[in-house]
Amino acid sequence: MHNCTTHDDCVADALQQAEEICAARELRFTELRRKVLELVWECHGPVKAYDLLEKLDHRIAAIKPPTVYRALDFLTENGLVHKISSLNAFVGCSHPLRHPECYFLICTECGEAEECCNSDIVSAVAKTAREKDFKAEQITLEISGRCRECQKVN
Amino acid sequence: MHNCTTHDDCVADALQQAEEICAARELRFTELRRKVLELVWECHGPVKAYDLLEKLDHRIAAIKPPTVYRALDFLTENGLVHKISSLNAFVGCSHPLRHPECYFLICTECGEAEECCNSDIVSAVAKTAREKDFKAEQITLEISGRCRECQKVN
DNA sequence: TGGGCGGATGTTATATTATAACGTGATCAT
DNA sequence: ATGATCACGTTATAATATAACATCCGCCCA
Ligand SMILES: [Zn+2]
Ligand SMILES: [Zn+2]
Ligand SMILES: [Zn+2]
Ligand SMILES: [Zn+2]
Repeated sequence: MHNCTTHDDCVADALQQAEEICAARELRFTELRRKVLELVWECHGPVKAYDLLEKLDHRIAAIKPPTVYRALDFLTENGLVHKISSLNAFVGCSHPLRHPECYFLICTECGEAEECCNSDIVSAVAKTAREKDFKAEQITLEISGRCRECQKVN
Repeated sequence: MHNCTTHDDCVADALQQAEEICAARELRFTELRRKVLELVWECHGPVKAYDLLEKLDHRIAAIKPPTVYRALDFLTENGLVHKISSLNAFVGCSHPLRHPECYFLICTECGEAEECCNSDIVSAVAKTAREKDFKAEQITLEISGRCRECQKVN
């Protein structure tokens, strides 16, 4: 969590934005979904479903796996959260309106996952897909390595 | 498996090439590793570890999960097989010498995973990483959608 | 108003994917 | 030959995810 001094604000902003998006799309931003999104953001980095489960357990009573997975499904389907397949983990989307050109720089040292948008990459992918007559629906782009801060340290 | 009329040749070529690579790098291409690679290639598409396990069971006696995972680890570490994280599946690398600029077009209809290399994408990724002072070590790029053939059908 | 519908959540059980830990056997260098 | 190392066998269990069915709750409308 390198560049996040006022992290409470991150969380609050994300929740606020989620609220607005759901209202605009007439989706139900239930208490549970809100709580899960809040927890995901509080972790401020890729978080595992079962870790969420455990944390929820302390706040709400006896949450079971399907419950948290359903909430995560809702959040990912609506672009509020991304799943990072290579980690089996979830992370809050930092710009749920500018989509789906999102990918991740994942630091193997500190666990930080920086979300990026880069139109060069997006268009390169789109071009290749077009050339192959492939109709792309979902793109998983995850780059793991070492972030700036962690390279300094060692 | 759209464009593969002489599939036995694919498998044979892949094994032959693996043999050579391992010899050149002084790696042990054991009977088990060979068998697993052969099976992966025979599937000619993303295949699950436990499916391999089951198939091996019919050929060799009573293989257990760690055994097949160890073989898959060896094969992926040495670029002979790729793991497709978004599917929890494995696929043979179709050009184990030209690496690591590999990514996949995965058809959700027929299951085919076409491996591609595209220098535009690779350089766009490298450029972004450089800009962020991120030292990229591994790239997971998986594009799912519908392939040419499957778009025709429906 | 109160019945019925649909979506969200609760609950139980189980499926799927992956690894830890430790023992045994093969291979290699000296 | 002997010890070191690597591959594989074996048992158990961890970690991730979903199926299937029950219940609840808000909402529409008869
Ligand atoms: Zn995003
Ligand atoms: Zn870092
Ligand atoms: Zn490859
Ligand atoms: Zn297809």
